[in-house]
Amino acid sequence: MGILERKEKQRDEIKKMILEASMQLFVKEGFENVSIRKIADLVEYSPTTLYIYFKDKNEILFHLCEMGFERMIASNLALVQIENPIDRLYLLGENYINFGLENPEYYDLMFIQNAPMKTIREQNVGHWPNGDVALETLKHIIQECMDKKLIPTGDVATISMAVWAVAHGLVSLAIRQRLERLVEPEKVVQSMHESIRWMINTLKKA
Amino acid sequence: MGILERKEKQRDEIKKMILEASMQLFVKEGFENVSIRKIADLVEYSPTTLYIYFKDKNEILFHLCEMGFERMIASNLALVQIENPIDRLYLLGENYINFGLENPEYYDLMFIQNAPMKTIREQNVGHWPNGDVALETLKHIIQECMDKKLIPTGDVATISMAVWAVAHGLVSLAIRQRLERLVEPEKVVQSMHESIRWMINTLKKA
DNA sequence: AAAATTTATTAACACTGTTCATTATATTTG
DNA sequence: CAAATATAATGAACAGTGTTAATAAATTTT
Repeated sequence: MGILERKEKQRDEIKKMILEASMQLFVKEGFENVSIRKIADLVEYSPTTLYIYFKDKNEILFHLCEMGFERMIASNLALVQIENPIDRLYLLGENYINFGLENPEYYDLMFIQNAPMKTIREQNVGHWPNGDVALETLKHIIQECMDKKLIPTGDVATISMAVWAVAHGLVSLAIRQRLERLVEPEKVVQSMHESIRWMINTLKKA
Repeated sequence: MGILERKEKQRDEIKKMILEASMQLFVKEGFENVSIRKIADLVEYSPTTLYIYFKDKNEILFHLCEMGFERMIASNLALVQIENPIDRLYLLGENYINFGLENPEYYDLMFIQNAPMKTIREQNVGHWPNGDVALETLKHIIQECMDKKLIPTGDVATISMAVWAVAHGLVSLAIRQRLERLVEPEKVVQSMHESIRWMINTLKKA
């Protein structure tokens, strides 16, 4: 059935084209300014054609979200070298913050917008391939920190939650311009890094 | 100039009517399903009339945001009684989480949506009355905790940022259904509380 | 070659925020 | 009081949104 495979490949390539055009618009014009019609214009298809390849806009956003996770996971790959888990945790936090500040549109989809989660619930029957991978990385490091008595012991999920919350809290408040209320705008990024450093140090001491 | 005052009062009452109708819709139908036309229907005015009382939709959202802060500030009022600042910090965190989970639509406006911030930048020349009050409360408690050597010392703004980040991280990940990836949905709320308890305990020990 | 299937498009629906020109209603002035 | 003015309210319209149904074009299967 080589012919079916080829068709499948063609379909996937058009899908990829659509997704890449979407991301291009996304980065250039921001989340709120991406419409099906604009994407269609860019790939030179009619708007309705996109509905042959994706169920709805949410599904497109879900795939962009997954692409974002791929990027994030790739940027975390260098961390396996660091043997001390608490140093690895610290660098994971730094990576997280840098990723969020450098790719606010991706970050928005991955952790703030509702749309991708809708698709997960509707179609993928609760499966979130890349997102879950990223979370496993965090849990694994936390577990290692606890095993080596480097941070206060407790339930892995609970502590992972707390640590994730710090990083996500910082990034999401930053990209939504809320941190400018606490420190001058030009000092926000610096203060964010100081915040997680302080946090990690507090963890170490406790 | 009693007549002008009366007119001003009437204007304010209509504004209030519009805002209350908006909030009603907001809570019932969720953020994405509130439109100028639906608000207008509810107050029995034409959609264009709302533009006589508010510059645009963002301004309406900004005022709802402020109303949200009023509520939150009110719920924090009971805290002044607690004399131990770290207990006060803990209860502030608990209050924050409960507020977010009980009023997700308010929370969205106050800490997640861009719209209210746009109005602040455009009209109020950077003034965010109630939002800033809430942040001052946090900074004050943190300062007191440091003064009494109950938590590791550092820059107030930086530590406030970290603490705020934990609480906001938990709430925003929760209302965006991201925490269900870490623990079973029915255990999310419980785990959130455990997370901040663990956090506060870690702060105490450090 | 004919039938069936896939791919793509046009037109349309029911919405959205917002503006403009027009009308109705008070209020102020001559 | 009547005329002029300011305020309040509206209907129609613009330019946009996601999405669907009906239709045409291309391709594959019989």
